[in-house]
Amino acid sequence: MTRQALPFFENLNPSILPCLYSAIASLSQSRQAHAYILKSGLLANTLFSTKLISQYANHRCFAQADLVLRSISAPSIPSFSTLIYSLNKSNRFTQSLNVFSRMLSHGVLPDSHVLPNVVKACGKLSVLKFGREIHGIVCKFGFDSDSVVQASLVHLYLKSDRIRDARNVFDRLPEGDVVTCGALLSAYARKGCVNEANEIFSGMQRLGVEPNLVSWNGMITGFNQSGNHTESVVMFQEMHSKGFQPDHITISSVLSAVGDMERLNIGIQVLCCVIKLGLLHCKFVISALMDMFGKCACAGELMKAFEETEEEVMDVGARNALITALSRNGLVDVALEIFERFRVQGRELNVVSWTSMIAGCSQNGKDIAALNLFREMQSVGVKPNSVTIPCLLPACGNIAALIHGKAAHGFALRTGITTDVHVGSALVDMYAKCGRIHLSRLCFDSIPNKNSVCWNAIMGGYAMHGNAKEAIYVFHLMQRKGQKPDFISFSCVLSACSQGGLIEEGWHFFNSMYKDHGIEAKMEHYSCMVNLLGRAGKLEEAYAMIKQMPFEPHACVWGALLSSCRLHNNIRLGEIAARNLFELEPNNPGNYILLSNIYASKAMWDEVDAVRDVMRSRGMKKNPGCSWIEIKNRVRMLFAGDKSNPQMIEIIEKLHKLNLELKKAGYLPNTSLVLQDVDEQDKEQILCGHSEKLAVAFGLLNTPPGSPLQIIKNLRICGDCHSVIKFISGFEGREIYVRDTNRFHHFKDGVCSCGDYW
DNA sequence: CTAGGGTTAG
Repeated sequence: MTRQALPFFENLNPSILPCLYSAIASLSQSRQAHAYILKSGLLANTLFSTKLISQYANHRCFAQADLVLRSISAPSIPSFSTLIYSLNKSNRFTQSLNVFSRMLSHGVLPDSHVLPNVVKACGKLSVLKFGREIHGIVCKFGFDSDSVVQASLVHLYLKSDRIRDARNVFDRLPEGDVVTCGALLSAYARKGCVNEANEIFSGMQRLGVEPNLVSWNGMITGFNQSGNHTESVVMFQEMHSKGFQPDHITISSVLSAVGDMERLNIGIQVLCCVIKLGLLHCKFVISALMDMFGKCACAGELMKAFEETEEEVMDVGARNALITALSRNGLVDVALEIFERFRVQGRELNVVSWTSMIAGCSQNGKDIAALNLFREMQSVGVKPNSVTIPCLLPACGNIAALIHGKAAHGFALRTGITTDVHVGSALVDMYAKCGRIHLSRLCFDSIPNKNSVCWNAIMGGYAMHGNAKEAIYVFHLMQRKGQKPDFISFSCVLSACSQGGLIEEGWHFFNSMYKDHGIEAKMEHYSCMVNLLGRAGKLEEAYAMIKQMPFEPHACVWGALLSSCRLHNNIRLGEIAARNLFELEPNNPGNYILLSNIYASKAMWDEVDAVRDVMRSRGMKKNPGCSWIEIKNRVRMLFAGDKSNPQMIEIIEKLHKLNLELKKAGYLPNTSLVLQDVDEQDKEQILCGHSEKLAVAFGLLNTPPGSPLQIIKNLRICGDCHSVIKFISGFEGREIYVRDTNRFHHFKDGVCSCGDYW
């Protein structure tokens, strides 16, 4: 210190220094003291400069604090350290790291106080690279045995999802602490590393570190999140038996796990625990309870829980859990009613609430309601997200609402979420169900990191469109790209084979499923095979397959046999299949209709009457044939023999005109497909009334010439309609897409994409 | 002066 640099210093009475120091106690005093300290040269004194910095920083005057730091000619570690600590506390992590860099460039060595702070800043800023550099400094300057510094590195690596690096540091920790152990074990649990999590958990007990509530919760919540539900529940039971009291966080996680395991009895035990602990009025516990009841199919208990809960106690989460739980149990109408009530009451509903309601609708046949909700949510200012879109798209696909599907696609493009696998797969599926398989393929190709769901979606699409070759090609392609097929992939490829009548290939895939991939055939695979064999006319082979199934066949398997028997009019096997179906689903009218149609095809009218009598006596009616067509953004519904449509007269006229053209072209109505005991003239009338024909005529009348028509039907398309629509596609120059229960028919220039095999 | 846990939508 030179005389010139410190003009007042020598005149200062040393006895006032302590007074001056303690005077730096508030912001205004700090400002006065600052001026004085500056003049008197006291800044060079670490004690004074550090106190000033800390005062300024605590009052968030960071520029001032930094000014002080910069005006010291040889700043030391406490000054830097203080500023870095304060910056961290105010979440100014970038500045914090900048000050640290400056400190290093001044040649000031870090100490054990500043290091954890800068490591934390790296974690917050997700700058792992810089964090690793600091790790290097830590090693270089010998902080290997500093538990606090090392622990901060463990947290940095955990936060950066580098669990291996975290573990490496952890294993060299001189002493463990409950927080660091807890962070590591919950990271393992969340990742589903059950053994590692257990290892850390029991390891801490050996080290004399007692697991606390957070440690237990880390295990229970982590296991729940990674889908290790059993482990989560076991951990809870262990906690309980050790007399450790759970809290609301424990309860909400364990209930979620119990629900996924569908173990109601355990759920009731947890409920007892909840009551004993007095947690029944916690909003998290309430929503977890509703979720559990919903997953365990306890609609009664669910409603009871809802009715007994003050609506004020429920938060958005609880409301959302209720909506989902109701929809899950088929009570979508109740869910809609309660949702509406929440809206009227002005209760908070967020994007999860709207998305849950949309999902509930599209999963329970309320497709139009789902489309309306999507519109409404936006009009009340709730922004759909990357979960909303895949919940909505199935509704568009179900009713082939292509325009709405395209609008949702547009929304996804604008918000940049089309690369999300869920969104991508849902788009692939929607376009396939709306008949636009090439658009499916475009969406599929633009998903960057495809998972098995994406691959299955495009294969299923090709199967639905009867393009077996492409489905098989994709099946091989996915494996070349390193994606293992799962059991759904096999369902898709087998159903493609069955659409294409590829018996040999079907057998090949069916056999290789277990042999090459270790996947056991499930019900749906047997059903595909029975369908494949049966439709190709190998009915005995199909029946043999059913007889040697390793488990009891469900209705879908017998149903596949029965429809094949109808196709080939096989009475003996048809009766066997029907007998089994009548036991498995006595109230499904479709089975009775199929059997009676088989009898009718052989003119066995007494048997037909007998079957119809059974139906009548059980109060069953034939499912009415019904078709949907989207015209001018509106989905219209037409029933067979529909009289309510205001344009019906025009529709019938149109069909008559087309009939005349058909007859000119040499077409004969295929009246063998009318399976009622009526005369030929009436049969022709009945064929005319099929809903798909009405929909085609309706579409021709209401759309400009040359534009494509898009129809879906709730039953399988009949042979007569198939030939008529083929003719219309050529005669009227229209592309006509018809989706029936099984697949797509794309009519163009007088031919159908199914090649008349369906 | 560091540091860990939650339910509800695909």
